[in-house]
Amino acid sequence: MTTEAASYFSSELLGWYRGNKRDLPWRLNRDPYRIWVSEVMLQQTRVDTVIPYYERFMEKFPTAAALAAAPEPEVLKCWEGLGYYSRARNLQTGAREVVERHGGAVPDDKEAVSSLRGVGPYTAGAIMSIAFNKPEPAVDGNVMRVLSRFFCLEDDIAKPATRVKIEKLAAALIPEGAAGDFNQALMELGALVCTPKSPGCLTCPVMLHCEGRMAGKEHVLPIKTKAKPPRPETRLAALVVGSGEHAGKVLVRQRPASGLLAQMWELPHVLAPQAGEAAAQKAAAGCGRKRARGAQLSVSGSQRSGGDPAQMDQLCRLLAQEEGLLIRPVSWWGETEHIFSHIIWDVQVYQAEFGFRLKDGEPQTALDQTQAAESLVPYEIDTGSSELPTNYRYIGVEEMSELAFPNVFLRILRDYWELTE
DNA sequence: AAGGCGGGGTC
DNA sequence: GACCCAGCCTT
Repeated sequence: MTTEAASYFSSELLGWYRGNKRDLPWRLNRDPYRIWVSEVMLQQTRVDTVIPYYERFMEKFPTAAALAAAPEPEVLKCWEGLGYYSRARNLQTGAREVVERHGGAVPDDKEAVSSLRGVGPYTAGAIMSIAFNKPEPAVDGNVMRVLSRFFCLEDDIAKPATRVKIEKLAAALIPEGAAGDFNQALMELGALVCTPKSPGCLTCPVMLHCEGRMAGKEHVLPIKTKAKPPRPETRLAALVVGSGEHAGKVLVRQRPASGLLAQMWELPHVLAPQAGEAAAQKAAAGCGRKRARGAQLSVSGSQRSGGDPAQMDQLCRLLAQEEGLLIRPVSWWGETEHIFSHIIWDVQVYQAEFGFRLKDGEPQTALDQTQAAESLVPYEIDTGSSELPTNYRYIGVEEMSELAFPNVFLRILRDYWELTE
C-alpha cells in the first residue's frame, strides 16, 4: 500500500463520514462509559435493534457506578430480548472493576481498558479511539468487509489471524488526530454503503480506487467460510397453571448460572430423547389429536397438528428424573420454533397439572411405542412431595416485568396470558 | 484453533 | 425458505 493510497482512502472516507453520519444516541457526547455500553450492545446486534435498549439502559444505569451497584437481575431484565446475555453480566463485572480499580472512571489506557471483563480487541479499540481519540484500530465485521474489498484481500475473515492482519492495516490508515471519526467512518461505510449483499458502489466515496471493485470482485469479497448449520432439538415444555393459593399463576424456573441463557427464567422443559426417534414415534402414534386451546404460535413443519402421547410420557418422566418435578401433562397447547446460532428448538408446549406422579413409581426406560399410542400413562396424586425445587416458582402476569425471559418463552407466556384474560 | 453463545434482518 | 449479519469467552 502506498502512502498516497492510504491518504486518499482516509481523507475521502473522513469527508464522507462528516457529511453522512447518522444521529445516534451514543454520539451525543464522548462519555467513555456511554461509548462502552453502546459498543457492547452493538456486538452482534444491529443499530436499529440496539437503540431502544440503549436508551432504557442509560436511563437506568447512567454511570459505571450505577451499573456496578445494581442488582444483577435488573441488569439482565434490561437486556431481555437482546441476546447473548453474558454480555450483560460481563459489562456489569467490568463496571465493578472500573469502580474498584479506577475510582469509577473508565481508564484511558489501552491495557487497562483491555483487561476489563467483556472488552476484547475490538471494543478496546473502539473505546480508545471514539472516547479518547487515541490512534487504535477498531476492527469489527464491517471494517473487515470494507478493507477486504478496498484492498482486494482474499484472506478468510472467519480466521482469527485475518483480524490481526487487518488490524495492522487499519492502524496504518488512521489519519493524524482523527482516530475516532475515522474508525466510525469505516464502520458507517460498511453499514450504509459497503453492505454484505449488494454494495452501493455508485455512492461510495472511495469507489474509484477500490481494488476489489476494479477486479470485479465486490460481490465475492470478503471471503468467509460458512458456519456449520444449527442442530435441531425438540423441547417438551410444561405449562403448569397453579391451583389454590397459586390459582391463575404459572410455574416457571430459573436456568443455571452458566451456559445457554444463563440465569434466565423459562417454562420447565426437557430435551426430547431423539429427534428422529420422536418423529418415528409420532408417526406410529398417528397423532391426529385436536388442539385443545391456545394458538399455534408458529409453524415449523408442514401440516403437523401437534400433541403426542409419547411426548407427554417423556415430559413427565424426564422432569421427574432430572428435576424432581412431579407433573402430569394433560393436553397439547401449542408449538413454537426458536433459532439460536447453533441450535434450533422445536418447542412443544403441553398443559400440565402439578402434584402427580406415575403410578408405577420410578422412571423407566422409554415407554413402548404402541402402549404410548393406545393408552394414557397412569398417574396418581402424589401426596408426599408437593414441594417445588428451589429454582422454581409460580408467577402472575405482573411478575413478568421483574424476571428476564428469553424471547421464545416470552412469546409463549404473552400468548397464554392474552388468551386467559 | 474451534466451538458456545441470541436474536435479528434481507431477498 | 434460504440466505445473511459477529465479538468475546472457554476449551
